[in-house]
Amino acid sequence: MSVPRAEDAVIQEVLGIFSKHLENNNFRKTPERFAILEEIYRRDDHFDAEALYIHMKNQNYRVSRATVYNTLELLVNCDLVKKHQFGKNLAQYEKSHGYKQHDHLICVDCGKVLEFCDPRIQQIKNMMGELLKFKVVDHSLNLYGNCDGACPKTQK
Amino acid sequence: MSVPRAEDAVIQEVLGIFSKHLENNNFRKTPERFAILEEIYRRDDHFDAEALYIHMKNQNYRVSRATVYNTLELLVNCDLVKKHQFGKNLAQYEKSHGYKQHDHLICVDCGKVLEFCDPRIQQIKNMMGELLKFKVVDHSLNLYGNCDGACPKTQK
DNA sequence: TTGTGTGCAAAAGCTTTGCATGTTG
DNA sequence: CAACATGCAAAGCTTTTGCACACAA
Repeated sequence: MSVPRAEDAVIQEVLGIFSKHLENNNFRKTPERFAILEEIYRRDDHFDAEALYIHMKNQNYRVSRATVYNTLELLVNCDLVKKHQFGKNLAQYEKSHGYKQHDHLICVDCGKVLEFCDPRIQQIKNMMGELLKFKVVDHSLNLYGNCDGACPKTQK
Repeated sequence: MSVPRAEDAVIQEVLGIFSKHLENNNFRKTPERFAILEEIYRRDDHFDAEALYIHMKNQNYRVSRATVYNTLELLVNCDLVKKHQFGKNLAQYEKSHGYKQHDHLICVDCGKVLEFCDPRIQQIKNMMGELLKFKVVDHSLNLYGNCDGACPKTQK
């Protein structure tokens, strides 16, 4: 844990951004909040609130679910984390700083999530916003299917 | 309630489809199941399970939530109803027979839902499925924003 | 010091499940 | 008549909330 890591620079950066965000909004800089952010940026891929909570508990870091949820919301508000709703419950989160816009392909059999980019989405947003007189600020495009040969649960 | 309605033909059709679906799968044809389907096809737009339940109760039709949920699942399975997850909870449903594929624009302020069609979605599905070796069977594209001047809650 | 954040547990909200009863085939 | 569907209420699961205590400013 004491060896410098490649992602340390990114972590320093997002910690700084979060710190400023808290300052600007007169929120307090608590160790829990920074610990949660750091934990998120040391993880890869998508995760849910419970997994994050468990993971911090396993490292003997004392947090409550309430704080995890609270902090996740703060992080979503300052664009350091993105929240997704792939299934009906169990929201998924992912770190988002420095990531370009992308959408998701979800395997309905094994739950695997792939990412992809397509500029046509932006075109559709612009066109439909204009056409329907909507101010489109966000979107979510999920493709559902299965990952074919690679899917461990497809051999049913 | 005894006057023939314009939508009666559609209702007869979907009742027939549902009936066949139940037969084919050896599910029983209960009055509750048909009553729920009929109620759905007499309604317009999107609705949630609870609203449907309440609506049937108000007409003094005796159903339970369990049956409503159970039947909704059956209807989703035979493509007579489509299920959407716009927010984090409260799944929304809509009748889908004879409807062409469409996606949704959701006002985050007042909850209004508009529909739109764009052929580029299909292109994206095809391309990404091939590219990422995914068998894409479904998708959901939601655009979030607000309905501008028309939105009653935007004047905040 | 003072008010905001935290931990804990209980509550909330939507959906599912277990069990006894009723009904379809 | 035998299996399946229903109604009811209780349980499940994720997320939120209330309250007392702790701590950042």
